[in-house]
Amino acid sequence: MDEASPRPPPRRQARGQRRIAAILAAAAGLFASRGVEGTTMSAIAAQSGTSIGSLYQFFPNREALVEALAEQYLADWQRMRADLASSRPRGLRASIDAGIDARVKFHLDHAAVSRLLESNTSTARAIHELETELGSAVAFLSSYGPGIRKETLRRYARMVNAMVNGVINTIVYGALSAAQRSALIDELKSVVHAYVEERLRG
Amino acid sequence: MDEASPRPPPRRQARGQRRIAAILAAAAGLFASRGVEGTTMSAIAAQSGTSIGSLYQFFPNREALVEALAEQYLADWQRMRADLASSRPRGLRASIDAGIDARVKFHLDHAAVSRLLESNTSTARAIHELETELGSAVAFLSSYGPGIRKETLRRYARMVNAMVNGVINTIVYGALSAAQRSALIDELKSVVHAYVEERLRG
DNA sequence: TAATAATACGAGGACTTTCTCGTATATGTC
DNA sequence: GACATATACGAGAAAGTCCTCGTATTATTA
Repeated sequence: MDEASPRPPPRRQARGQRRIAAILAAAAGLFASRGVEGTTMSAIAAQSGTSIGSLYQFFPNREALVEALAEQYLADWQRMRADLASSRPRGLRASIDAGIDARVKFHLDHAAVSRLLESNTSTARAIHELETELGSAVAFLSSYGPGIRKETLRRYARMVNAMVNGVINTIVYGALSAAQRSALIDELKSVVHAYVEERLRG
Repeated sequence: MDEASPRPPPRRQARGQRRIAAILAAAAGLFASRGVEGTTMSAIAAQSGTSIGSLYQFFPNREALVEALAEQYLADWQRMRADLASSRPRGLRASIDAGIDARVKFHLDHAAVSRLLESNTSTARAIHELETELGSAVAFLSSYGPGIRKETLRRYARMVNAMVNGVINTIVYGALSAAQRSALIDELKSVVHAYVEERLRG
């Protein structure tokens, strides 16, 4: 019958933890450069210095890898947001700058994120929702412009999001020097400052 | 020996032209939704109502399909640029608006473009270069701000490019209503106006 | 140390995908 | 009509990919 025998997950040894980390790192690199669909399980095994058998010992299929990476990124994202909320800088401009810096860093650290979003697992979708989630941005803007309609604030938030994503994209995938990168980020901050201040004032 | 017998390409009949168009349309749709690597040749054959044999008669492999689509998009892009240059609207703002409208339309018409850019064929790379090509934008800005250093203008152009791409991305892939779309485009135009005018004046 | 569990390995089965090739039909030319 | 060429088709060979499974090794526990 084999009924109700959901074997408990194995108690991982340190060895296993390291293997898992190596596999995930290799997968992230390959996903980032070749895309999820373009990456074979044996390529991941080779890149991580693992045998194909061991790979499947930890991840039953490629989707499980995507899922695990997405969960990891999701956790990092939420940690980033929590840090941001706790160390709340003073003032509109400083808050904007901190938010932009955090998001740039996140995408530089996790170059595979955009590739995961092409995939359709539930956690990958969750990341996508978080990336375009406007609620907290609206709340933030609302605190600076209490009289403005929520729908209008959503439009502003969407606009800021789009601009930030665009710049992040050219930073992560464009071939820019370090100086060009930071110049572009400064430019972005300046634009967002001007945009938000003007809209909140109007 | 078989030396120097590069069989001339067949003289296409109307039938063949239609098949090719149907195949390219099917491939574009599948590439856009599932990515290049995630699309099989038999799926393209089925979607276009062609047999697998006929598909391979026109395109020796998937990369040839990517190449053909990329060339088509490249031609469309250049036609768009030419139209823009000929019907040059008067004034800074009108020029900016026309450029933004053209690029939005281009990406809405060719949703598969971004998927092709993940691929690495030579023509796909050419599209990518065109998309980030800053020369003409710099020339344009230069005509309005003659005294500014080329390197500075390049930074401005890169920034505008990034913002436009970001908004286009949320328009093409975000789930927005028509009203939200046009509102976002208006917002983008307004931001670019302010940005360019401020920088050219400063 | 013995027993149990976790990890490591890779050959190979099952399945998928790519692509070829022989054959048949349609179109155009003389 | 006769001939050449273009197009249509799909079975199946060749290659690739996913994933399983038996076996061997290493770590943990009693």
